[in-house]
Amino acid sequence: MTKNSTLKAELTKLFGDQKENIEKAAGCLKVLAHPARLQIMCALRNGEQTVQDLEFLTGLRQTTLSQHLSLLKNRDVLASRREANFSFYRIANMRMVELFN
Amino acid sequence: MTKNSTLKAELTKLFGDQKENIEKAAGCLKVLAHPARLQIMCALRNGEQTVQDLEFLTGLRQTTLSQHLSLLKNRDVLASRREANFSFYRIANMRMVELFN
DNA sequence: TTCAATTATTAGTATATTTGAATATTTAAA
DNA sequence: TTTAAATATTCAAATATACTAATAATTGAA
Repeated sequence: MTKNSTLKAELTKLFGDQKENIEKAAGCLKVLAHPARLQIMCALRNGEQTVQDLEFLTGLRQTTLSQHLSLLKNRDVLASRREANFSFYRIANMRMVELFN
Repeated sequence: MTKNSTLKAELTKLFGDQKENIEKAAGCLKVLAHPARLQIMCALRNGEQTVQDLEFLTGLRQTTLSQHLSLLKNRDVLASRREANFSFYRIANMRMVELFN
């Protein structure tokens, strides 16, 4: 930084680098910042559940629940497996599980 | 729980109690689930700042910034004091500060 | 008291999110 | 191959959020 006129530019660059991380962090928070999705996470703390079970546990309609599940899955917060007609959802990684205890 | 028919009612009540906490938790998360507000929090990690400083640090327009600040203050995430024309904002409680380190 | 600087508020618009209804897909069994 | 059960997707409507522009309020100094 040779001239004072570059101070702002320098700082802007610095914060620009942070900005990317901040956007990412805010995105993560936003995914969980919804009652339905938090409830889903809580319901999955102790292991996988079928959509039916989650439907009962959360009180959400099937179609609404399914949309939240798909959102969480797309963000890699949840993972799922299928067995016959049933989909079993689970929290994707252990760090998340710990976070909810 | 005497009859099976009450099972659902019992469970519903149980989850109902949780529900209130979940709504509250989701609310807290939502406040921070925005890049601008996260940026503000980061900028305040090391102590109070004026609105002007925050305006520069975040790159937000004054009016937008002010709205985010007021939101954060209403939720008791931030506190502020006034000195002459300047408002100084700070993170309201230490637990929050720790969370951001 | 008038002015300029700083911050706050309001109103309207644009954008994003959430939901429900209808429908489609997937799977196993009849 | 039909059928029924479980889950997923699509679309439109309702709701909530965020931004901008204009304006108001607050404060200290001239």
